[in-house]
Amino acid sequence: MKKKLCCDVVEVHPQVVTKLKETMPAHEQYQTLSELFKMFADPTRLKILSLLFQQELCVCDIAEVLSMTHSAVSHQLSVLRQNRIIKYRREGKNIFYSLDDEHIQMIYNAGMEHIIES
Amino acid sequence: MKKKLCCDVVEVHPQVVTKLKETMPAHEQYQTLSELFKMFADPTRLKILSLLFQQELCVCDIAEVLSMTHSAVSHQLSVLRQNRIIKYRREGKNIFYSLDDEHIQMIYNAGMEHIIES
DNA sequence: ATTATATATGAACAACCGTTCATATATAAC
DNA sequence: GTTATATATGAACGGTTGTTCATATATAAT
Repeated sequence: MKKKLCCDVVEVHPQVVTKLKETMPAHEQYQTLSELFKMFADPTRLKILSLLFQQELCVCDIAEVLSMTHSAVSHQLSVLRQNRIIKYRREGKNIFYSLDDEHIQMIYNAGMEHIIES
Repeated sequence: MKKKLCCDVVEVHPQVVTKLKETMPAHEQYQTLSELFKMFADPTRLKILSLLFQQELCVCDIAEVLSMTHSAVSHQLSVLRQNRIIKYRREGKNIFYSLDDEHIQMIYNAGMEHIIES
């Protein structure tokens, strides 16, 4: 039986490695995807999102519900806005935030299912 | 028409704020969920996961496909393992990694759909 | 037992991230 | 105009994260 060197010349799965290398999407795609998931990788942002799943809210309401400063909430909303997770509309002095599209809740739910079932 | 103070006594949506406060899950749940999403919030880990979607692989193969050091790959696999995202089995000198459960791919796909469609 | 290979792990360091504090802008009421 | 309210933003700070380098462990072959 032929000897298999793993990390030198002959890999454990040489033909597989070659195939995987060729079919792999570009780094930018993984970068973009990781930036999307980063939006969900913070408990404060998850809380904000879960509130917005129920209805549109202003900074003020969110800060009150989460017992956080307006500034902290506003910064997080700004991050979510820049990443196209949420949108906003102004009504007088208030700015109301809501989800930008329905994928967001799907991602959230997929994660939630995982932690509930394990 | 009654004046509405937002951040002082009467909120913009007073009854909503109260309801949201009461029905909100515990902080630990958001913490756990954010830690799950954190696993997906790095391009290297996403690459590793997308490789493992196709088949089980050893450190060596992954390092080769991604052109990374074995150490860097091993550290990421360690993180994924500790967070129950992947499992492993030993076969001689090699250790083969694979997905721990099928939810992982669902979360990944939900994210991927989002970035493709926008 | 010695050597080689595959993987793991600890320490260190730079880069990134989330909050806070202070300040600025925008709208509304007067 | 001025004042008050709602939100945004810039700077700074501490904490976390991902990689690298060096070293350790585990299995296999000789």
